[in-house]
Amino acid sequence: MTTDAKATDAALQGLIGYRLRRAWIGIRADLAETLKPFDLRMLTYTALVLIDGNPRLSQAQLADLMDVERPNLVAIIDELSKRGLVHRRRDVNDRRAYALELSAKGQTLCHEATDAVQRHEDRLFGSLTAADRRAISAALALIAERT
Amino acid sequence: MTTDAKATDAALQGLIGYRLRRAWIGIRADLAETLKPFDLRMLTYTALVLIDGNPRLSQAQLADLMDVERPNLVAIIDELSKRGLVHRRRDVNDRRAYALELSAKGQTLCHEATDAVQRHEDRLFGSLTAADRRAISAALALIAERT
DNA sequence: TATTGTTATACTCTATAACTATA
DNA sequence: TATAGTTATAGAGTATAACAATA
Repeated sequence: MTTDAKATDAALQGLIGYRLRRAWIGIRADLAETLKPFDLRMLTYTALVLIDGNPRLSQAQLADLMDVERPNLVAIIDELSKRGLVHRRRDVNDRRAYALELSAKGQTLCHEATDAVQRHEDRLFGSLTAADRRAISAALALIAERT
Repeated sequence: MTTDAKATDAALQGLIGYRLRRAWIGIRADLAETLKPFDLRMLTYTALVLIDGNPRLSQAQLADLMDVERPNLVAIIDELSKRGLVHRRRDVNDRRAYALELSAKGQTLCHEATDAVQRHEDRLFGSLTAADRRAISAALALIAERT
């Protein structure tokens, strides 16, 4: 940082968007690094976790959960499917939809990656109390809710 | 939301990155809407505010403040410069660098946009106490700091 | 040598319209 | 007619290497 303290600008200090962007950029780069050994991006990782926790999810449901447009989810599932991590089964009751499921390989990778991500967040936020971490999580959920 | 409560997944609940991404997507879309009448994007707006508060900033310093790579700032300043909102003056002491300054028109637009953004955040977060808002802002700054 | 601004480039993420097949 | 998945496409945002001018 070559810039002096004067540069911390009052108008931006209160601006949630500015704060949020900087936090997001940091976390994103950090998470990408953590997930690289598993050949996962944040979006492919998130999809894995959500399918693991909610088997037989449709792509539309998953896109909704992930805040991703449905067309953009296709490439994500394509990638996971080609790697044999996710299976696209047809839904029995609605033959338009898929019922997404993890393969055994997908479950293993998901859990290994989750361990790494958890260790990583512990390293970053380990010094905070559990209450602080819950407060941060709640604050972010609140923002997501209101927008 | 067509998905049931079961889909809220334990592994993701604690995951700051997931929370942060959803909050960021919401705020970003919201801010874009607020700034559209001024023909500003979040990045061009942020540049305006920071130059307004810190005249004679160089592009390298501004890029640092904004968490943007220097090559990516060029187009941002180009756009503001073409619209006559920002002047690229040569720095007297270092002829490699610019000393960025807002024009009168740039200052006016910056202040009008800031009013709109402030009103918008008040609308979103007005029901929170000032202490809550400071806590959110501090939490985000903490995340940005640690990454 | 190092830094400022720049060009070129590539990759990711995001967003919209329109198609198909089922419902 | 409506929905699920898909294709195509366009636009932002982000990241890296390399160059000219200046320090």
